[in-house]
Amino acid sequence: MSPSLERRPPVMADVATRAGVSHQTVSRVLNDHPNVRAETRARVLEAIDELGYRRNMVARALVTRHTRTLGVVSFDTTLYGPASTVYGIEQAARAAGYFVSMVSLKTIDTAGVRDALGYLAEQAVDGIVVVAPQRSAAPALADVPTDIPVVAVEGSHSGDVSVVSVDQVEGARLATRHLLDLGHETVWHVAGPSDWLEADGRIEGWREVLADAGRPVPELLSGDWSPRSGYEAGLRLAVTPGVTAVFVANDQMALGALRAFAERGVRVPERLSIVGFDDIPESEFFTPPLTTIRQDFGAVGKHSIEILLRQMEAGAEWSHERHVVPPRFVARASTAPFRA
Amino acid sequence: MSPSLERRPPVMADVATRAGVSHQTVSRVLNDHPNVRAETRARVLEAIDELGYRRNMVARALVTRHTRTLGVVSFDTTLYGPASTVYGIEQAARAAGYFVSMVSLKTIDTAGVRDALGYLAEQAVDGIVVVAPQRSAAPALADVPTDIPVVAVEGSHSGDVSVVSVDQVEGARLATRHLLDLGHETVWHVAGPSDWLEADGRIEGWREVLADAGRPVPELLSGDWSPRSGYEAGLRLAVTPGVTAVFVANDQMALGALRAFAERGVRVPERLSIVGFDDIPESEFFTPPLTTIRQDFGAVGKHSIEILLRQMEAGAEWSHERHVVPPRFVARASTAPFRA
DNA sequence: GCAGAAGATGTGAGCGCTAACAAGAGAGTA
DNA sequence: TACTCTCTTGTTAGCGCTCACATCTTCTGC
Repeated sequence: MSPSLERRPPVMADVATRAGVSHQTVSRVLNDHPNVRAETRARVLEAIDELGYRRNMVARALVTRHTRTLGVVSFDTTLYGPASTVYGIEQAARAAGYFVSMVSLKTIDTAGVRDALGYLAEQAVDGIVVVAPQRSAAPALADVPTDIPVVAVEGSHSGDVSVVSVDQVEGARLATRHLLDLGHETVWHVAGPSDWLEADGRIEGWREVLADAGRPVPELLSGDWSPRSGYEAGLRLAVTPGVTAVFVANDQMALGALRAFAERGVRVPERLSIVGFDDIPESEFFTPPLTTIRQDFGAVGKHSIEILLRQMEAGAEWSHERHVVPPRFVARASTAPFRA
Repeated sequence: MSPSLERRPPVMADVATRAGVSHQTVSRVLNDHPNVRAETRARVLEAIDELGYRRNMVARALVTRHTRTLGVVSFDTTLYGPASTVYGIEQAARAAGYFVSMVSLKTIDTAGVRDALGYLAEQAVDGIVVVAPQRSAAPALADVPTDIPVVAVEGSHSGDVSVVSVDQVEGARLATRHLLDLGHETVWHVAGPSDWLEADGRIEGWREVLADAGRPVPELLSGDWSPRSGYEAGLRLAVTPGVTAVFVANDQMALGALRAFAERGVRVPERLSIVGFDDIPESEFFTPPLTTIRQDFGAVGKHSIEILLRQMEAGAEWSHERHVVPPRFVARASTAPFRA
């Protein structure tokens, strides 16, 4: 096993030797340092090419103290919302020259988020985005290592961490108002799981609009975001007297509800109007196409990276920022004027 | 700016001093080396705790030459299939003690995949999983740096790289046979985009079963996986005479087709039977609930990591493996016996 | 009681890179 | 011509950790 036979990947010194310069000059070429003669630069680049040299980012990170890697903690990236958000984050991060290290949690609880953050801190990421829409995630954000900038997506507005989110309350207002405007006496609501901040916001907007209009607030139903739970809620609503308008907290549950109504012979939108939330790609093709509230997940991801990069740049003097992405009402065929 | 005021995070030497041992002993404790006296270990752990010390993985990686990070290259992680696969990969990788660095491509082409691989190679990942279901990704896999183990998911079986995939051909056979068994004379097919290997496999299985049964092979339609493209195909099929059974290459397009049929008054399954592919969570709640072929994306992710880890362990002497995950037929309400 | 092995700890070198400084070469000015 | 200034390149010292080896201690068996 003589060293010459081992054929280890070439290092900077090898390139330097080949190009007849010092390793420092190679480093300068690689880092686009201005003070390198054009001819020297060319010679170095040629040597790099010939040797198939690739810079060892680990060694670089050791001295610069920057890994150019961002951490992302997320919950169930199988769901459309988190998946789209993470996708937006990844695109924005890469555009800015950063790698993305992912941690997907099965369930979000304080311990899980804390572990994930510890994980990423150990890996020496330069910044972290936490997509933690559940209330129980918040405590973990409080005791994050102070030397790493953090941005929360759809997270709690309390605490001293930057937050990017869609205006859930406003989205719910849009949905509820739309139904009232169509002449419905009141609007029923199928909410998301109680631990979710988004579910809370949507309940709040719904209640607010009903209260402002002086309408009765019907009993709250809730599900777990899954089509099945929406189906079950739909079965109950189908046999509840006086239900003519329903605002369902996400499109998947709305799909389940539509199925329940179809099975029970409740015609949508003739006898009952329904509004969803999210605008997943499928919604437009439901039976009937679903009126819903669109969340721009891509924008959320993009803004979270923007804020994170700003914080990283600011160093110790960064201040917390908040960015709210407006939701958008999307009219389709699942809602219609109330007819007695 | 005296050094004492800078308050840099503690390093191993700080812990060593505090515990009254050498840095090497601290290292031993951290790496669970057996030959450390229990009392010494306790003292070191205490010092670590008091100082809030966290090991610098970058420095460790520099000398061990292992980052304990795996790279994942994927295409549009907004789609259910890739998202689930990546999720499975991430879970399996973390369970094995590895970080996951993600690169999501907007479009998969040779250059894009090559760039992504170069990216990850530079970041010194220990292994790479490429979720590259398009034919054009294959060339990039050929010239991957030989020192990094690679596993392809749903990728081309050519070349010298390990592959994990769902048996698309068999899935298509199941779908087509099911429809023939119901008494339909033949089965129409709405395929995926032509560059996709999965689309090919499904066409192949469909053709094979029709040929074996001596049935006519209808003109092939195709879409781009989106509900809209399925809708358009559905509109065409609705006015094509003699169409009683359709196998659609994924559930989203099937949803679009269902919508088209509903609009055109083509009753499913009474007048026309339809089978999808994937079994996305929504399919069960379509109108009607969709008969489809389930792909176990989680298993695909898990197996790809297993194979990758095996290759990493084997070092230079690894051999290419192939793992095929069987698809599963899921009967629901969108198919019925043919009635003239 | 003593050789030898085994256990516990310390020492020095170096992973591949960048930062800081040093030094040589050429250009412009007095 | 000498002197400064800028441009270009080289030299040295770590970043924080692990590995290989050296050293010191403790135990075992006869």
